[in-house]
Amino acid sequence: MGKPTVHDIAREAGVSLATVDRVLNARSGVRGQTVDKVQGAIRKLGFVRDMSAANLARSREYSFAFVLPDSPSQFVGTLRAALRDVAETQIADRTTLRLLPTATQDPHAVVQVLAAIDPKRCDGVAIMAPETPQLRDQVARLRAAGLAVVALVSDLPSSGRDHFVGINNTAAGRTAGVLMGRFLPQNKGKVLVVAASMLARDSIERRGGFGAVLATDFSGVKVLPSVESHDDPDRMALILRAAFAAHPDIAGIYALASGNQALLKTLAEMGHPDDLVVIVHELTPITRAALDQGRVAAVITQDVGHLVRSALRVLRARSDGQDIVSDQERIRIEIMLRENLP
Amino acid sequence: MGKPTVHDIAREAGVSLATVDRVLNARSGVRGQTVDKVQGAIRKLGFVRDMSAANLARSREYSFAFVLPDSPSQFVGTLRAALRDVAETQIADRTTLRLLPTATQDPHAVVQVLAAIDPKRCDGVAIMAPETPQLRDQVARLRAAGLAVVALVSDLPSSGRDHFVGINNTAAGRTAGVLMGRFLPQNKGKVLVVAASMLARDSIERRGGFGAVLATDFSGVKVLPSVESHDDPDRMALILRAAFAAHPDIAGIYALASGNQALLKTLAEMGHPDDLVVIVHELTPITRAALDQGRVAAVITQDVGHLVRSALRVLRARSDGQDIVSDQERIRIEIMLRENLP
DNA sequence: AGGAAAATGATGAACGTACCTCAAAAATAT
DNA sequence: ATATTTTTGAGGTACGTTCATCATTTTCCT
Repeated sequence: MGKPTVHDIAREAGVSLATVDRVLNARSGVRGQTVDKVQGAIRKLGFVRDMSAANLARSREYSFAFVLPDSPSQFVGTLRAALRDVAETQIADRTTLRLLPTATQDPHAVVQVLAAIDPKRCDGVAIMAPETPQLRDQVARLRAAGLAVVALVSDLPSSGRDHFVGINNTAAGRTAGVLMGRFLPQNKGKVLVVAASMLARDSIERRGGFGAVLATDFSGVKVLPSVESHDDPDRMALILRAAFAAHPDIAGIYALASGNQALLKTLAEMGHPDDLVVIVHELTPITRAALDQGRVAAVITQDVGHLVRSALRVLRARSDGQDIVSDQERIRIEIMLRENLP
Repeated sequence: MGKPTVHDIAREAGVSLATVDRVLNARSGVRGQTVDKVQGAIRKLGFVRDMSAANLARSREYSFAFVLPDSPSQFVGTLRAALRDVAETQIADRTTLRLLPTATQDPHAVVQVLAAIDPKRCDGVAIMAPETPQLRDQVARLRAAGLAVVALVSDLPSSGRDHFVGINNTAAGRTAGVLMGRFLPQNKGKVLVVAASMLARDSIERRGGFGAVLATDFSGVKVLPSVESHDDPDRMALILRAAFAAHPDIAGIYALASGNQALLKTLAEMGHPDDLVVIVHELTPITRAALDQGRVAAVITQDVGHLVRSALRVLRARSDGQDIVSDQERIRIEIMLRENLP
């Protein structure tokens, strides 16, 4: 008594195989009455379509593009690595993934890359980029052409993307805030917030959550005005030294996003006080090493593998016109300490 | 330009389809020289055999059993739920999952359940149970019969299981230790460790990691002797009250494993001091609510969905004689605070 | 060289589903 | 009632692989 097949459904419903097929694949030309009969049989026999057989028969090929900044940031690097990794294991699953890099500094670059995508040869796009009006227009074009579009890491809410794959950055900032508050000796002291740029949506949200938690739950903590490195290592060194000169009693540092390498290098040069509580984002070889050496107290991170796989599931589901189990696509905010490093 | 198929391999190697098939499925009657030719072609073309097509042709059916304690623990409950969930989505993948509950208190129960497994009708077993000599023998019997066997949540290292699916419990204990040390006001105070039973392997390992970290990094913290509830809510109430009577200045509680419900209930009845740092294991509806209400500072947890899916991947791979990507099967030790609840 | 044994080829039927075409039947409109 | 449209049926081919059978070739042994 194996699992029921389409043949069993046809027999049970008293219709032909072709009709079952029409119902299963929502093709037109079937009376509602007949649809009901078939669906009744499906329910009665507990039929579940064999997706691997279905995909095999379809010889459906998915082609997705991942548009990622061409940044030297280690986080983007690990994301790219995860993408390559998934790409390799998924070729068995008739899915091809393309990586389209875009120049980080040039806001037009993303738009051009998207404009060059041929909707005929691509089923969906995952985009990690800052939100601009031009980007929004391109997303609209792609969606109009029937492509699935998801925002990756940083949301593009105004663009009409199908889905956002990434963490809740406000909550991530709150998490960093609680850890900072609790980790600071006596739960008080001055905290420096460093960012690459306070224009990026994710940075703003993290900063908001961080400040909110400290303000309500840790009144002894004083958050200094945020400083921006603009992804420039030299500038990072300058602003850090300036900040410590102005406030020699800085007890904690929260790094909102990229620039961890420059931050840690400068701190090391400055002699990195043992009791300085440093909290950063994204687990990469650099932050991992720093965690291991006790120079970073905690890393708030998101699993790049999950990001890529979730984006892929969403893109596939959207391409097939199926809906997604949004619970399953929620990306966790992970807290890494030295002790729970994977 | 699609992915290479067996036909392409045959052409490239200059052999027939039958020979490729013989090589692919390690059947006999092929000269070593020919095997090399075929494998060369496979490598050259980057052939990855389409497992769904293969399984379809084989009409391979996987049947796995999950042996879980029949415990009222919420963790096991969520694990069961995850299992049911996965079972539903995997029936499409010609995999059937059976849940075999075993009486928690009776060590013979597990053995009997395993003894009742017919190796002809089952391809693999995942076992969550305490390690005993009888269990070890049963595992040996099953493995000898060709079944894949994985240990779930708590390892069975001496049993010759194929794989352990779960977290490193020593590291989990260390993680709890660091959090406890850093969360305690002034990083000092007395800490009570409660366990269901100090006989379970996972509890022992967690307790070890916890104590080790506190001893080396937080000398101001004094860990009181562990108390055991034996999964009895009344006993939990008694020992907690006794502990607080003996040490009114307890500043932290670390619950090693199950019994969170009784622990939290008793604490509530006792007036739950606001600054008591409670750290528990496993995210369940109860611990989640406690986290949300600020009555638990942190929950160390493992994703039950990952547990089940990883166990399944391992069982499948082992059944197919393939090897696993152990990096991918590492279960993360997750730290949940109120702020990063999913 | 001759014969046995081993290796390989050729072929075709599965597996469960998709998707196409053409014809037949049923429903609807005129 | 006839003509038209809509539904349905019947059947075939394909997807990539497994597996069995039988015929043929190659290799090895004496």
